[in-house]
Amino acid sequence: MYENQIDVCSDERSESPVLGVHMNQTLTSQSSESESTNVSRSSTPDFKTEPSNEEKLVKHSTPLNRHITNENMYNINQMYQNHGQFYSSPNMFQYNRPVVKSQENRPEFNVAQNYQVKNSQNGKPINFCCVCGDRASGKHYGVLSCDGCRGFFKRSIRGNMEYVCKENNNCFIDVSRRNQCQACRLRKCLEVKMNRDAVQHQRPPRSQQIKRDSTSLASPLTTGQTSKQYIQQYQPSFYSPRFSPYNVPVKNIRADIQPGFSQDNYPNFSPAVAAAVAFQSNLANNLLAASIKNQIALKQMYQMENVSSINTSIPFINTSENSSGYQTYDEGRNETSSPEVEQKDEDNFEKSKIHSSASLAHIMNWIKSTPTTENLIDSTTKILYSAIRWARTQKSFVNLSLQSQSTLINENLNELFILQMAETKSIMNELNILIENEKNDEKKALIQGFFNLLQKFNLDKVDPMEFYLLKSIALFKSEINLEDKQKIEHTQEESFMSLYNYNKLNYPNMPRFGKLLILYSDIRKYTNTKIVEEVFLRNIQSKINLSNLLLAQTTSA
Amino acid sequence: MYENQIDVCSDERSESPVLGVHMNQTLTSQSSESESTNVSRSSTPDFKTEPSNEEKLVKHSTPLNRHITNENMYNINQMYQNHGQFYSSPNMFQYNRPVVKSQENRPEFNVAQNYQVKNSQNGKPINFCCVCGDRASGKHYGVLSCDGCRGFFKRSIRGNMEYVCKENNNCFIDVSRRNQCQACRLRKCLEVKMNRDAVQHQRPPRSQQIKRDSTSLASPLTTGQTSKQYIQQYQPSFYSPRFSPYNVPVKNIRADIQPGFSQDNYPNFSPAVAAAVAFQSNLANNLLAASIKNQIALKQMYQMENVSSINTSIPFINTSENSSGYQTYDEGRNETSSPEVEQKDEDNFEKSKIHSSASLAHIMNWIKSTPTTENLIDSTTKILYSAIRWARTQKSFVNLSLQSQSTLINENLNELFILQMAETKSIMNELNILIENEKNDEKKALIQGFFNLLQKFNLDKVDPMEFYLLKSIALFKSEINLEDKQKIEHTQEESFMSLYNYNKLNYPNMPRFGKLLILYSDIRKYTNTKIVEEVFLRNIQSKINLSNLLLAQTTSA
DNA sequence: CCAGGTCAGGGGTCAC
DNA sequence: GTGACCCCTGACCTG
Ligand SMILES: [Zn+2]
Ligand SMILES: [Zn+2]
Ligand SMILES: [Zn+2]
Ligand SMILES: [Zn+2]
Repeated sequence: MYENQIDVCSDERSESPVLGVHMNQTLTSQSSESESTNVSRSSTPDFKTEPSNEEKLVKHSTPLNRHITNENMYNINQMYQNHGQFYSSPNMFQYNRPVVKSQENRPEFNVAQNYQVKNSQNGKPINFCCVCGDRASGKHYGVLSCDGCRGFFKRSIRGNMEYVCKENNNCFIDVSRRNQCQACRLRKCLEVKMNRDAVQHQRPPRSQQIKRDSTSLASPLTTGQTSKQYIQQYQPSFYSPRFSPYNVPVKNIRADIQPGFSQDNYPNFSPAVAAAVAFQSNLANNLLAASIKNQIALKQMYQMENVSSINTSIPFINTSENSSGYQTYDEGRNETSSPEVEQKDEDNFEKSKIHSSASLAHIMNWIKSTPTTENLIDSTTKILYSAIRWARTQKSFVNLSLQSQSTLINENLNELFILQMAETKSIMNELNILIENEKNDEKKALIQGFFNLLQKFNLDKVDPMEFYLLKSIALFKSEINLEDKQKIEHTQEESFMSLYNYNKLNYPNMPRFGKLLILYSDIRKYTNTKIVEEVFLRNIQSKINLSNLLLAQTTSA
Repeated sequence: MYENQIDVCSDERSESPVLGVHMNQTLTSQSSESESTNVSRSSTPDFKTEPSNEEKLVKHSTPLNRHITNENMYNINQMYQNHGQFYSSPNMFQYNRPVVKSQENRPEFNVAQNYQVKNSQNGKPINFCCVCGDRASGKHYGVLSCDGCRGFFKRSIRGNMEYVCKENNNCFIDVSRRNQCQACRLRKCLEVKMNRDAVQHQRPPRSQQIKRDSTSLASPLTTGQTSKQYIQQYQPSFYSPRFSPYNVPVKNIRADIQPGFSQDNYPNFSPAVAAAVAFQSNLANNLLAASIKNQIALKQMYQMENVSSINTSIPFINTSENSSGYQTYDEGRNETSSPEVEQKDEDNFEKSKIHSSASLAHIMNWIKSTPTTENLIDSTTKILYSAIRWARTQKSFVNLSLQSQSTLINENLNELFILQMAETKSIMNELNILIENEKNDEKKALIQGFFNLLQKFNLDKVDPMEFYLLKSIALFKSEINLEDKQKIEHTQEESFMSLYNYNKLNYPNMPRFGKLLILYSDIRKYTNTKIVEEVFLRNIQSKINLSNLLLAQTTSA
């Protein structure tokens, strides 16, 4: 029975001839569910009065369906979905369109979504969940679905859950098995095109408001009490951990902040940020919040990184390098406070306008061909490892297809490398030595320009989180239309947003965000992978190969 | 400076005598755009009244940032085209600034009282909700407000609701956060002087259930279906309106608003931004507000530009070029809709990885040395003029010392030029012809790469405001420690912020901000003034000289 | 135009 | 974690 339902649902997209067939009669029996019964809301959904199971089993059908168009609709839908994101956000700038108001049943609407059976008695249609076949309580997130699937979808999206199927990702989802495999249930939800964008941010607990008794003037007291109560219970309720990926960090952020991360440890995550996070999390319904949330996720990734760095067998720059994501912030601090950072003030080093064209490859090659710089070679290799390993620790990265991963690395390793280098303060000394020993003016200028660029990162005291986000920005982009393009773009955008908000929160009133982005684009000037490397230098390939090797290595590991 | 933004607004206008004229002009030029056609109701859920099937498919929306599921940008663009109209509506934006009422001690609040955007077609003003900044559906309870706030206020008053803020009673209320804190939303409602006395008693349920089901047998009146909540609220007969509900307040509040600003317009300033400005002005106490404020400044600059464009004797690209800040959006649209834009889909033009190193100078020189491109030469010259003239119209720019101005131009003209070029869609054809005629593979690849870059701007439909802000970002930076360094950095940062917020407001949930910045940094790759030009090409100097000449010219003018 | 009402579909809750 | 159930919102109608 259920199979039919489901099939029908999915078949809509493909075309199943049987479609119209299963209409049924039992539905009619269903009549009882009149509005009279449901006290709360008139019409809707609640179907409080459930028919017996038997009744449910019988099922639905869908007469209509011109699923013919569904194929196309798929795409259209997709597009519109996106659209909906920005244009139709429920709250954002809505523009009413004075349109024809043929309210109601536009059959088309139901078409793709699913099955209705008309209740003969009251004429009320009975719908079934496109995901599990249970009785639908209405359309949710764009799809006719039951409350269970609705709730499940909401929790999954809200929590950014990532489930793993223990089988082959083909578990059958029906009303009795829907709880057997979350991964497949979620997959099914998405398959029937539940719109994740329709899931809104969490709102504050509802209990807060009270109805003031009109007769009692003395409400203030009451109010005050209530208020207090809420203040106290609010925190916990909001921060109550849901489950794995997302909410955990929310909790952590606060918890952590004291123990592992208190001021000393995580300088860049100032109390202000913590407060902001807390505050924002409360609201959790706006851009800022979204970004903050992302920061939380980032923080979590941080932690993961630390873990993996422990387990990894790949060589990487050690603690002394203060690599964001690998080191504790303490180290970052120490590093920052180290005297060498002060170095010559290159603030307006425009004097050396002679940057000249340089690329990572060029520099690396040159470095490697220079006898006096064994340390540097060693360092750069380590940095390269670190950069790649960093990428490998990015959940958003490893979740991409291997091809995408490879592409991103190929296209962006240069930038990652330079960022990693900029973060590795000890490299500056070596570079400096290099410059001093260089006789060729042009080369010297080239390296000097590069040095100056890196130095800027030091002078601006780019912090680990910023490095982290910049690396993320650098990594998640591709000129190629990868299959994961959406994910990639989204991740990059989130990184941008996080960087923005992080800056505004941590360095308020400073022109820092723009500065960082200009710095980043300066880096890109040095990483004309296609331009400089391919046109002027060819030997970059060896590095790329190395990268791929590493990538494969870490992947298999 | 910016602090006064709002206040200044009216003043600013008075500074430029020509302003009024311009406004009128633009207004008239506004032709076709009818809000009714482009606006799809965002709303939540159902989009009951949708015109086309496709649109119907759009559902829900959400303030959240979720990632886009779309397959590729091309589609996104397509979609965007459909709806983009109203978001980056050509509607000129204009906000009324009520004269500060003596009774009001808080001018900030008055400021936001009301913003209007005139619909050019029917002259119908578009207003924004004083509470949340959403589009207002009219005056409700004495205040311009949206349906959401209207309903909320009504329910709150009717139900005698007393909410408790979980924060510090200072939650920011905007369209995306209005549901986060009822207490603050209600407070805001009252702050903007919604009149609780205008809320009437609950009336008996609308009887005839005309809708629902034609076959409905039934008891019309019985409709006990009113939701529970209302049942209890129903009795409160105690709640007697002071005097007749509306009357008084309605009149009062609005009286003062009108005068200041008639509706003229502000091309490129979409309703969304207008809305943002409207509500932000109210609080003006957070990041977003700061940024929005900046946008107001931008608007002013816009106006100045227009003025100067009228007065200037410098040649500049004319209307057909759709240069942000100069043209109305209509033209941009036409431009957009022109077939040429469709061109070959270079979406994943990574195939031609052979970008090779290229610089503006290189291209310009090459172009100029190519006989078959007289048009192009002409165009590029015009573009150059436009770019410089644009800079000259920037208040923040002209306020700098001459030396600073010169430096900024020298350092950043290349970027400005390319941005201007990207914005000048007609140039694409010429470039394309150029490419086709090119025999030298390397050169061809070079130009192709440049072309592709510009094309990306088209494909992403970078809008005038974005171009404007990108140009500002490009212009306000220097490697040199100029005396105006602070100002410059600040201006750039504001541009970044504006771009960020503009994007988040107008293209919510799209990975657009990051994309734009990557595009921008791509441009920078082509403008290695120091690197490419100085190392590979020297003849850029002539252009720089020209620039300075122009600069001086305009300065003196 | 602006009161009123409606109800689909968001949200949250809390036994289970 | 799940999901039946209820509350709240706001686009759309009616008067
Ligand atoms: Zn279900
Ligand atoms: Zn499974
Ligand atoms: Zn509102
Ligand atoms: Zn509040």
